[in-house]
Amino acid sequence: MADVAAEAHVSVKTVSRVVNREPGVRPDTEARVRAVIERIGFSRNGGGHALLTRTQTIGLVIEDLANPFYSQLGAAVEREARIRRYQLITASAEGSPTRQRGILKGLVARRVDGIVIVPADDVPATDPALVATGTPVVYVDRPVRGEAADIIVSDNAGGVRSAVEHLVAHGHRRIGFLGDLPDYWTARRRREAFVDILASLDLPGEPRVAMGPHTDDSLATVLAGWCRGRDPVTAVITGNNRVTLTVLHALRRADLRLALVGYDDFEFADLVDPPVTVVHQDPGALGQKAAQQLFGRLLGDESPPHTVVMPTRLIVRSSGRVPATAPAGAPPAGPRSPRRT
Amino acid sequence: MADVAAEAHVSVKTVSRVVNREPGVRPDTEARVRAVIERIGFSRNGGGHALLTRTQTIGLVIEDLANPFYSQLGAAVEREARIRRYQLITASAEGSPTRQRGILKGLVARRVDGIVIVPADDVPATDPALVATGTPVVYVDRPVRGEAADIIVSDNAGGVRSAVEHLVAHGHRRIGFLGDLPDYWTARRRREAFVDILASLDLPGEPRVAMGPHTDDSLATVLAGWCRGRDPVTAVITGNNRVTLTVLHALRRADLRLALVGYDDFEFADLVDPPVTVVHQDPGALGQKAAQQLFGRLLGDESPPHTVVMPTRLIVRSSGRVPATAPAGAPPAGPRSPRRT
DNA sequence: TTGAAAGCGCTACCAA
DNA sequence: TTGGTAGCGCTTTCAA
Repeated sequence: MADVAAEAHVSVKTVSRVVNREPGVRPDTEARVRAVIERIGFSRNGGGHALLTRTQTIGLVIEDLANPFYSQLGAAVEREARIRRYQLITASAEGSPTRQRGILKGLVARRVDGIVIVPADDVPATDPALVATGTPVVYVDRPVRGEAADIIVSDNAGGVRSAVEHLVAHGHRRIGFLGDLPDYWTARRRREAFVDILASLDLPGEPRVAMGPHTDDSLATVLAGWCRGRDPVTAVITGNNRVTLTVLHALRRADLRLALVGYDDFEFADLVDPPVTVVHQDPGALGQKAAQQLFGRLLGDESPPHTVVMPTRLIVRSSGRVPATAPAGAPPAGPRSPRRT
Repeated sequence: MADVAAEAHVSVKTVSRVVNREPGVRPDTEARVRAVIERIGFSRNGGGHALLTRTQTIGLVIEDLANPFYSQLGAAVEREARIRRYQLITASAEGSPTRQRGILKGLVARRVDGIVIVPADDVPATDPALVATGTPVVYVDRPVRGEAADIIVSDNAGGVRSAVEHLVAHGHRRIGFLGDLPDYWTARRRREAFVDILASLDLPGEPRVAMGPHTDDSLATVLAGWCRGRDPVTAVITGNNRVTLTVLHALRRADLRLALVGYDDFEFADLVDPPVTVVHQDPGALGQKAAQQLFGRLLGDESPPHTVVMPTRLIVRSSGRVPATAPAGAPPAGPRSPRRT
């Protein structure tokens, strides 16, 4: 900025005014300054600026960027940030609370203006490091214990309920639940909801539940077990997109055909055979809502913290339909239709 | 830092030394300072630090965080960054060169130490705004025109070749190519490779090529057309993961059964019926390589810029196999096995 | 082993 | 309409 000032024969303050579009600069002065800026390719150092004002940066702490659920959530947060000329620092904790704390420390050190976080189990709302700085934080996908906080979660109990009710309506009485690691709050929450709902529906027998970690093999064993003996399981509900993927492999491996409702929608759900009915929670909506809430705080919204529960939606696929690939009566036309290779 | 200094009865400089683990501080002094830091919850303001040194931040500019290809690439870059205690600013250009330029300006203003970017078509290696700052840039997934630069791309021609050869080996003679928008360099590159390879193999007739934008409907029409008349297409190759998804829908809609090789692997490729053979390019490896190259530059690597071409791998699924869901001779056992609902 | 002072690039405040 | 000065939080240099 000093360089620009010297070249344009004005003071630093005037350059600052031009850069920040502050009023009170004569048009010809402004033009001269802008010309110099253009010529020497000046760009304001955000660091110096941030020292006096805001960093115009928010942090996003998620579990794993490579998981479509989180990347969609992240894309939404990023879009909200870009609209407001904010930049987004993304970091994945990959299931480690320690790493999550490290990430938070880093974000605080960067003096981000706000944080959207998928909190690990042991990050309380009153994390001293955060509270001290007064950085606004919005928790998403999972709540935090302790003080009131801005929380955006999806309706886990409702989602599980819609899955169970759908299956029951189709005549299933023995339904199993396959959850992810009980380390995850959402996994526990959905398991709990499952058990409660089964109880309220007066279905016979003990609920069958298996939590992660699952592998294709381990699940195949579990499922085979559930299908043996008297009153075998006829349908399963998964706890999230990762489990759904594993279950589909396991079903194939064990050569089982069970009714399935997956938690989380996925792009190829209608292309799998048979198509997979899912509980859809919109990660984009979750992220957008969280970002909007955060920017609200940054704009001075001082209303009491509140929790938003986003609805889930059951997407029914293939209900009763016979899979298109195995037409009951009509063999594929033609002498030998080419197969995908 | 001044606060800490006052509380600990030392100078600011001494606190700085402790924070940065510089030698030459008496153990008891250090202990005293650390105690105060702990007590008042001090954390160094990265902004002030960055003014004198580096920001310890890199930027990642991609097309769309919600696309699994880019989110996996991003996850890899992020991991490399985290290992080095760097933070990552992510931004999606969403196909707009203008937006990409805006993003770059923002990153330069933030004084990121380096940038990994999936360049839009008209961002030359000699982008003045970038070159002026001397910020190291690594281009990934697509090259840039102009001066030599660090570029990590995957072996697009090789990938397409492996797809074509695979199909030809299975007896296909009429193969179509379905590419994404020709605005994308990768889309053009793969089309070009496709045409070249067909020519080199002496396959009969003009190559059938259709570039995006595609919808389920438009593709269904295109494919139906290709399958009519004398010498119909018997196999298609897609240009990327998005096209693959659309093609699968279109095939279903038009009730066609064509051999298919998809560009880009996807999680459910083996669960679709029939399973989808794909050209796998490892987005994580691409991102990791790019990040490593970038950090090499940050560590002072002054070797001439170079281009790395990452190999692709053909993942054959279901070759010749009859889909498990339509067993030729044996109808499903049991009176009526439960279906997924 | 410790500290004082200057300055990184910018904005806030007040004066001209 | 314009500019000077102080200071944001930190590191660097040099002196004690």
